[in-house]
Amino acid sequence: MATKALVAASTKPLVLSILSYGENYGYQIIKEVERLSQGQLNWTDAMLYPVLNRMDKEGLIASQWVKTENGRKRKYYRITDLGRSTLERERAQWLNVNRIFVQLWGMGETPYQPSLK
Amino acid sequence: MATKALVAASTKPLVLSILSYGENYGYQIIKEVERLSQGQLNWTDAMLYPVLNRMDKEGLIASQWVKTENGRKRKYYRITDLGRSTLERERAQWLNVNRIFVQLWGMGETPYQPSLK
DNA sequence: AATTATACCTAACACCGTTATGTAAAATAA
DNA sequence: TTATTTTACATAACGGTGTTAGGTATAATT
Repeated sequence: MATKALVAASTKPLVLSILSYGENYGYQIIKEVERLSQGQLNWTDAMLYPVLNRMDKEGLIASQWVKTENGRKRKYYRITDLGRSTLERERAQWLNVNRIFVQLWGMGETPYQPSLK
Repeated sequence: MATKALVAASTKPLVLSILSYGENYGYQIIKEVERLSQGQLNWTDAMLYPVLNRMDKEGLIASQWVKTENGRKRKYYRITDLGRSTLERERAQWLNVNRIFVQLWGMGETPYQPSLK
């Protein structure tokens, strides 16, 4: 399991990234993240639904109720233009922080050189 | 500037990673992060000092007051064994989440395939 | 003499994941 | 038939943490 802070940092960009491939609904997104993370990320519905509602209010995604054949109703979400541009920004920020870690963990081209004190 | 959540997720592992190269003190750590991030991460002292005190209480780092030649006093921190093992865990978690993003963003070997609904 | 840089600290506020709980229907198991 | 699990959404109290604002003190620079 990931730390609370790491979950908080990755949730929004993960949702936006998944929705960038097509519309989806909460319950399925939870399963999708579980599959993508190979069981490492086990989101609870009590975490995700408020996130989706917030992102809806912020205009990053848009929702629509759909009734399926078997009688169940689902709330489908799709990414908006604002959501796409936000994803781009957050993606750049993630990659920047990741670059620092790669450097600090000796996984990159240029090794970390501590500054002289 | 990174989002609040991304800052929260990266602060602890960043501090532990930097201290894994040798002891250091708060003010210098802030400058070091600024240098490493090429000006992207501008930590405030009001953010870092409580973090360092918490990590000290948790036993991830240990502190020691040092008086410099010029008369100023600094609180030097060093990483503990618990801090090193914690860093290893958080590093693995970060890399796992990063792997998902790399996949979703089409930067890796195996492209993302949305599950059929 | 005044300002900036160094170096540490605390407090109120807002945001958000966690835990717990609720509602409801379909699918499966006993 | 009945009970349990899965599907599918939602809200409320709680705790942890970055942000903003303010405080103390000394050395270096203007």
